Amino acid sequence: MATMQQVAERAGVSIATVSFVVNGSKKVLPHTRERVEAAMRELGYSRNHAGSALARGRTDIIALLYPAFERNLSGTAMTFFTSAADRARERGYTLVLWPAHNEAAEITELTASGLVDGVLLMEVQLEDGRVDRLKEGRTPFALIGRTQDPEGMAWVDVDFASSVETAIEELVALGHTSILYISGATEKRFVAHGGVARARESYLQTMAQSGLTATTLTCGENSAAGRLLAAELVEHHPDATAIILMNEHAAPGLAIGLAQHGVRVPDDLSIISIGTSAHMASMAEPVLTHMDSPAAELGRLGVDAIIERINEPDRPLPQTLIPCTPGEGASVARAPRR
Amino acid sequence: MATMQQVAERAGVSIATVSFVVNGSKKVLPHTRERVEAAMRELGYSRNHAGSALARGRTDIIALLYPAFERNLSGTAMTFFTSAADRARERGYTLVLWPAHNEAAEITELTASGLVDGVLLMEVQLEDGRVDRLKEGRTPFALIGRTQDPEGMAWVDVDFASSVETAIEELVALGHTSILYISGATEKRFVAHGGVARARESYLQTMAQSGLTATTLTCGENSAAGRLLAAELVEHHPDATAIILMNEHAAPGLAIGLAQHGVRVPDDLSIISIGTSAHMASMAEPVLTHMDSPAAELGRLGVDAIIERINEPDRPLPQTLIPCTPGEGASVARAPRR
DNA sequence: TTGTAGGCGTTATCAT
DNA sequence: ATGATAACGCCTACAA
Repeated sequence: MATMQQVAERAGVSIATVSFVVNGSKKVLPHTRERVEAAMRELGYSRNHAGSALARGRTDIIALLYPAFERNLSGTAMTFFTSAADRARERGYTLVLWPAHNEAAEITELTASGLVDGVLLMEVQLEDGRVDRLKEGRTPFALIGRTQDPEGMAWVDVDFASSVETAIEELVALGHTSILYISGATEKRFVAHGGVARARESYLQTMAQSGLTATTLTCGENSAAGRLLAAELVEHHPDATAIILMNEHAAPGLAIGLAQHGVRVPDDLSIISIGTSAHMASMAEPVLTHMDSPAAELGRLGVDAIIERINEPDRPLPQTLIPCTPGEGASVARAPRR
Repeated sequence: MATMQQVAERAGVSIATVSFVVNGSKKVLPHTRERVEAAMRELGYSRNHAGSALARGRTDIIALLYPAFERNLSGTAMTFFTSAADRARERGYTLVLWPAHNEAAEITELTASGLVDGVLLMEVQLEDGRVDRLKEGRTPFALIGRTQDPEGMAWVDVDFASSVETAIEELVALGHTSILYISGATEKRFVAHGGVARARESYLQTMAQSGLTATTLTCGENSAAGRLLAAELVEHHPDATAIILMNEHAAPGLAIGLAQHGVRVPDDLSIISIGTSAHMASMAEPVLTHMDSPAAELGRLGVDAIIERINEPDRPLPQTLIPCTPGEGASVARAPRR
């Protein structure tokens, strides 16, 4: 509650001097600096954010826009938040999570009010209205994920494509030829979600290159849907020997359903879960072999990207692809003999 | 980027008039109001947050402080965030998620800088340094959860105690007499976590009142720990016929482990999971009978509480207990005959 | 090295 | 009904 003015008076210096010591913006004699610091301590001074922001024209705040409509974000969301927040702090920024309903107005309000210096957008869709809005404004932004055509923007994304490719190659090497692809499907979201779309593309392409027949299925993002899917698999896809799973929330239920139908994982059917955490993977029986989502790195690099946009808008755009890392599990085996 | 001054010039009025129409703070002739609104539209005016905050002495921002150290927040955290954010928006506030590492300095920095009008603190511990810090400052705050002695503070909490009591009564009515209590245990957190502690108290008390022997166990908050726990139960607690589970993340693993040891749920062993979501409950086989966490209501009421503190500090302190609601499941049955 | 003073964009009081 | 203008707290040329 104390102002610089009060600190200045108490220390017997001018308000400018106080500013200098608070911000280290100019040299001050050790003697007077001490006096100022003492006064600050005594008065419990703390710099007022609004005043400072107004004068400097920046707030040192970054907004991490997350989609409030999502029922369940990936299990790694928290890891991502935390690593992003830590990184921001390290670099002198404060990161705040900004829930947005995907409304244009919310983004305009956020950026035009000058409340934040930059925006980090997560859960980016192939066509994303939020990105369009962001492009219209002047606030620097960076994407976690990519739109269909992400040229001209800063982004950091998980390399789902290569993960899927790797997974398929692994399965093929184990003799699998009938490999299904299963992704989530909630309110059309997954049709447009960049990562899922690219994973699917990669699946189709890799299968084609391997001369294998591709089959893609969708399944709600919950265990109940996973259980139902198991029945569908048994009935309609009895020949499948492996699954590329892009739907971690359905995984436990799927495994349960399969077991109930007498399908043994991995003896009868192998499963590789893409972009999951070990935590989620272990909720299923058997523990899922998976490709771990690089959530922490994503958060760190995302923050670095937006800060670079803020401070050095003329540098080349940061555009980084991060691979998943292989995770332990017991859901993959050699293809069964037929 | 346009300022009020520019809008005023363009509309041929004074800056004060613009302020009146922007805030609706005074009557303005329809004629001039239109002129002003047109000018605003043409210039794409948007009120500058820092300027406004400085002049008004308030920011209309509420910080939701969440513990960044947590490995996994409850599965209902997102629901809670979202409902809180929605409620805040409804009432003209912006809610921002503020990750904090439980450091005093972070809280001081946040509150003393005047960046937010109020703070909502979640994951409150029985002894919580953050609360002490908050008490020292002048920023209004409210708790989601309660400290040991929460008198004199505003709080909204889940009534775990009554949930546990209800659960035990249900089990007793089904003939159970050997009922275990299992909670999480991560880095001492659960020793101090208000909800868990009160749930445990309630368990001990209710068991005593029923003349039953109480046994409490802890288990890491993940499926692997749950699997290990199953082995421990089989070995050391073969007589138990029911479990009160306060550890949703371990649940799927526990169920899996039990099945592998030949323990049938619910025929041999009943499980009631307290404070879970249906989503998490369905990840286990069988789907867990549970007491649903009132996450959405908690978010809404928490925001209402802090806003009341901000605007009417003289009103009696909001202190609200919200019960869990019974959730469907298949993990409870009559006690087995011995 | 330190002080003076104008300005950042809004709000709100007090005139007109 | 509208306009002038003094805050709000801080930053930063520019002066001294």
